[in-house]
Amino acid sequence: MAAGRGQKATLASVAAQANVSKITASRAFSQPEKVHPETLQRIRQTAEQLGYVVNAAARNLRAKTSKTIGIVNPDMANPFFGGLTRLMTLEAQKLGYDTLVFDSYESQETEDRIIDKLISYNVDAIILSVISNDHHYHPSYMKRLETLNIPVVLVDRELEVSHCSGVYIDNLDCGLQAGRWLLEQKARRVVVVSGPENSSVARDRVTGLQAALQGKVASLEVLHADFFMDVAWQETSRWLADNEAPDYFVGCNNQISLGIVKACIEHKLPLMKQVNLFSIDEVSHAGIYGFHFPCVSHDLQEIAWQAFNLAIRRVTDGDSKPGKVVVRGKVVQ
Amino acid sequence: MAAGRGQKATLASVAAQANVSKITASRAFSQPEKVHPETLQRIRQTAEQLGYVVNAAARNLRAKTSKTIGIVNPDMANPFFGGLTRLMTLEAQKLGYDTLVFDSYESQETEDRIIDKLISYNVDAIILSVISNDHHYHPSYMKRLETLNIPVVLVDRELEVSHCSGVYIDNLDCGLQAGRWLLEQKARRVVVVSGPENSSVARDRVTGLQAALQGKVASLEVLHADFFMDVAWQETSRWLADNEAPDYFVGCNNQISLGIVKACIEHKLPLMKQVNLFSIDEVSHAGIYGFHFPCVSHDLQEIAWQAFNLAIRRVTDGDSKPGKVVVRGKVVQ
DNA sequence: CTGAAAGCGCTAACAT
DNA sequence: ATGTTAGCGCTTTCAG
Repeated sequence: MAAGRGQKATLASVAAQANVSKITASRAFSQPEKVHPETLQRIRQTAEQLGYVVNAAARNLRAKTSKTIGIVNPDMANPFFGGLTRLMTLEAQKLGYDTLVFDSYESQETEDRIIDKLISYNVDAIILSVISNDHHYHPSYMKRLETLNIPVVLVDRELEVSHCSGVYIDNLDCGLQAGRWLLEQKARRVVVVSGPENSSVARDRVTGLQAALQGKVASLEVLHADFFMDVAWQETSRWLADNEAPDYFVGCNNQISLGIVKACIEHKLPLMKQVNLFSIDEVSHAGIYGFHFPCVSHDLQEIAWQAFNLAIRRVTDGDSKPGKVVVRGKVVQ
Repeated sequence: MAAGRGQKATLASVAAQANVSKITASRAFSQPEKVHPETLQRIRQTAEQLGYVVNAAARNLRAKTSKTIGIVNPDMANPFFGGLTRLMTLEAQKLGYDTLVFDSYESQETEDRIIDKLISYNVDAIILSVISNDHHYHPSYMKRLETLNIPVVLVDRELEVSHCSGVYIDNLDCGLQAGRWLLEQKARRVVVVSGPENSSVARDRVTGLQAALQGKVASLEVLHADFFMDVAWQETSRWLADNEAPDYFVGCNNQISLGIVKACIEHKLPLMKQVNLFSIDEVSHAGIYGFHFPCVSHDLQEIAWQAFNLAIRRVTDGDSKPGKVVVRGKVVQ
């Protein structure tokens, strides 16, 4: 057994030492403006001496709101999600919210368990990028979250649920912009490496590309991978074994683009010379290794801000309806 | 104000519905082996129906242990720390522990606040990679953690505190191994890009290198950067402007190595041909971009496992003394 | 601006 | 194997 926590300072001990009631001491930390400045200072000082820290468990048990937001990502190691999360956490800090951050490892079981955890922690809202790419994915926890009236903000990956807010990327527009840019470059042979076939994100991006390029380029071929590097690499590599390299590859997200890069380099193709890559999302580390690939880039700061604010709005104004924000990317370089 | 949480199932409601006392229901979730199988099943089923989830706040308030470990990193976007954290979280899951993960952004103020948060959440232990590289950094929260008897496991960055466990890398050995390897390659001119001068990690690595190489190579020069990419890049770049490229650069961590890569590529030096790079820690994404740099690599899985287990040992056996583990890397490629 | 009482939901410590 | 009692540390509610 644990050798006993050293005596932990509690509100009671601080209050006693500072000659006030518990509730006044409590207010010194949660609503300082309601406490007389002098009293406040005395309490704060006593707390400092005793090393007092509010007990989150006790507070959350009693208080209406935990001032805590849960954030769930499918893969923190992906700079898109990792970056978003860091920015959201920063945003949260400014408004005095805590964030509980979890990685679902693209696993449905883990996602389920995490949501339960967040419910268990009484989070005020959840910002969630679901694991699935499938529009029709209908996770079992959604009903429960709705009953419990815990607001959910979906990020990037949309679901067919009416009660969730969401921040999405205009994927069709991504494709259109990419396509228009390729036309300006007089691209002739284009090979798109797409995400999974059931992914609406992937589908919309490809649809946009096709709409912009159809009939205006010599050839437009679409390979299907998933949203990870390895499959994209293998698919691209296989394709390169049987075909002559195109003017342009298009990678449908950052991981896919990495796969394309790897395949091209292994095949000793001169990237940025005969063969080019256009990416949707920036290609991680490309600049370091001397590549400057054109891409459609999204403002993570804006996405993070929008997501966090959609969450907060529903927390502080219980009557507000779910909101939806669509963010457009822009071509870089 | 929030439009009221939908009625949340509590232990009381589950107990009533299942015709047992609260405590039996409680045990169904925390010590199921102490409940008759039939009763257990009935309770579980009722809970499922009502969508019951244990209230972590209430549990943590009453229970001796929160079964929760705090993990604090200076920079989750660094694959070394990000990877470690993911592995530790996995490890924790296996043993039924939750992890609360925070990023201190290399900021002392943030680190302080995070530690308070973790105390507030009643974590059983904290696994911490401190922000500072300085051996003599003496964070104010340490005294408090000791008083509260919350075990701390330091990872990677050591401090002069007696009551913390720690998992460290054998940095001197890193340098020695790197040096021996360079000798085998018949390196003649070597330039080391080191971390900050007050960092013992950096100092030990350099010392090891010097011990192995001194007098056995034509020249051995040491540049000082910090542990981030940008400064390393600038320093290397500046040096390259005034000097002829060496046989080998040595990067003292993964971020520094990236900086060296960037500088070399900008200077159009043929990496892996005339100029080579030896890295301590693997160079992120190098393989994708076609580079296979030799490096001293550390087994993150082992570090994660050791750290987590040092933490757990002190939680479950309150009498155990702080432990120290030193992990050795090995040369790859 | 400050306070007294009540109780959030759960589990430790004893019963039985 | 199950139950009873008490209380964790805080904030709500109602009073001054």
